[in-house]
Amino acid sequence: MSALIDCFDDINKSAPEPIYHQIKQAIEDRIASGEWRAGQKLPSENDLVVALDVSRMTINRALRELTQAGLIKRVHGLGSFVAEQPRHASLIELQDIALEIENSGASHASKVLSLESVYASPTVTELMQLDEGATLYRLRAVHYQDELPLQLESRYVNPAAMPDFINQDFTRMTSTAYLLQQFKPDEMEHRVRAILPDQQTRELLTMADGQPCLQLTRRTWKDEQVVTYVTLTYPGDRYELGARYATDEYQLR
Amino acid sequence: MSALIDCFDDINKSAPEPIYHQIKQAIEDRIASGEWRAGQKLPSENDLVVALDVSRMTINRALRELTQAGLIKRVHGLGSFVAEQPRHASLIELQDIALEIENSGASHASKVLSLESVYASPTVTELMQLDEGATLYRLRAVHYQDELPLQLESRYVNPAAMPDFINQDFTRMTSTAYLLQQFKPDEMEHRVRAILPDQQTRELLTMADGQPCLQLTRRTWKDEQVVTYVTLTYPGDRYELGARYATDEYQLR
DNA sequence: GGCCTATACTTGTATATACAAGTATGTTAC
DNA sequence: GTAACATACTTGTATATACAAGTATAGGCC
Repeated sequence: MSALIDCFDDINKSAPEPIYHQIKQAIEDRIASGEWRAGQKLPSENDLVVALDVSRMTINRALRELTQAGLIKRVHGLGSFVAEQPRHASLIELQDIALEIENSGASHASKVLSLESVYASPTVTELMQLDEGATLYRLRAVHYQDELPLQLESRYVNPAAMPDFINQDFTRMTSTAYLLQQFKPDEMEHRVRAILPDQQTRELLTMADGQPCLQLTRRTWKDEQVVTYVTLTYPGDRYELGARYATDEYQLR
Repeated sequence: MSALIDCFDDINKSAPEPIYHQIKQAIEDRIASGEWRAGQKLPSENDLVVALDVSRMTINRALRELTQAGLIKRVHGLGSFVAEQPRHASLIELQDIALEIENSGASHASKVLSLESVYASPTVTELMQLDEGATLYRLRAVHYQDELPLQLESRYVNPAAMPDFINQDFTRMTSTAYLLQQFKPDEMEHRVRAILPDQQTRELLTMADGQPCLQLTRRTWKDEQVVTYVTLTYPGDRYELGARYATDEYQLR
């Protein structure tokens, strides 16, 4: 057991970051890296108290919050365990399409249709809460799953928030991966629709006539500012959104 | 200020329910009832310590969890406030379609197409994790927004979990309202698709030819048992799913 | 007026301690 | 063998206390 614990040498009690938070992060990292596998028993609170030399209440808070986040399961009287399947916190995660495709065992490729600086249309100006006449970066790309188009991405990015966006090579890294690496959103808004694609979309996604698309739009905020507004369009017969998650009392309203 | 507080006479320190939980519930009730309105300042932790005669850490836990749930906002050094807009915990809430429609200012009506006991098909048997040959309740209904059909509901219910489901009058109360009143789900699974409706669906939803539908399926668990499996079909041009919510670190994975 | 400071109040975090209650295991009594 | 019991370990909750740090206000100084 101690072998599991004494690797916690990254807790700094005088760091500005709260201790409970450092502990959460450390455990999360170990789960993400696979060092602690699903179902595996975690050190008990008392083990951690000894190993980290912090109060049990601090450990308890860290573990409790990890439970709420769905990363671990705790059983009264038994112990804490790495959750079998991490709970999805929302129907739509901010997941990189490349990862999503590759996790399903297929191969991902993407084609950048355009990456340019444009004047914001009135609609986009309002949606992104910008001043009139503002310029924006715009990316259009298609993502392929095993050579078959799966997603059409049409993204606007606020240059004030992401000045280097336009200089990136999005054939090497997806825009989602880039943005996730650059910032952590404060707030998100999602909308999901069923639409009939126009001619161009149909061609880009190589869809048959009359087939519908699932269309997801997302706005993402950081510091009260809309950073990106993206429309993701999927062929209805090739894609569905889904999530399974445990509920706590506040997820029902 | 004290007028706000001394109504907390419903805290029972010897009740089996944890005190922090009772406090959460009490505050939640006051917000839900409108007694405490959005933006209003809550009593401070110390106020509540005096009023409820509990430890500040207990109050703190209740308020902290309410913050995570998005019901209140706390500002370091200032105080706690009822959140302006309650955060949506998931894209798809378990919200009663009747409420959703009426909250938008329209009127809701519903028509029950059928409510019967049926043998589970192999597909449904598997989806609901039942034994072969099991019987199920099945409800089919259409929900109208201002006379215009908005949702086609096709629901299977496990009689083992909800024996009285078949005896309800779903012209008076929606199935969602009934089920929410009967139990609190442990777990949910959602899937969202874009589909082309079949002839019958098109007629029930009075849709034009070629228009797509947004289709949501949901399975709901209680005590390791699938209680209900429902398919909700919406006209693509009349409905979209959406949610805006604040993100905490664990909602991104 | 404008600026600084002291002060009071707020939330955020950390600790030590205590008891309750659930789970598993080993032991004893029958 | 089995049932009852004791024990050790676990998480769950509650408390009292302490200090840090952010916010607003009042008062004094220039």
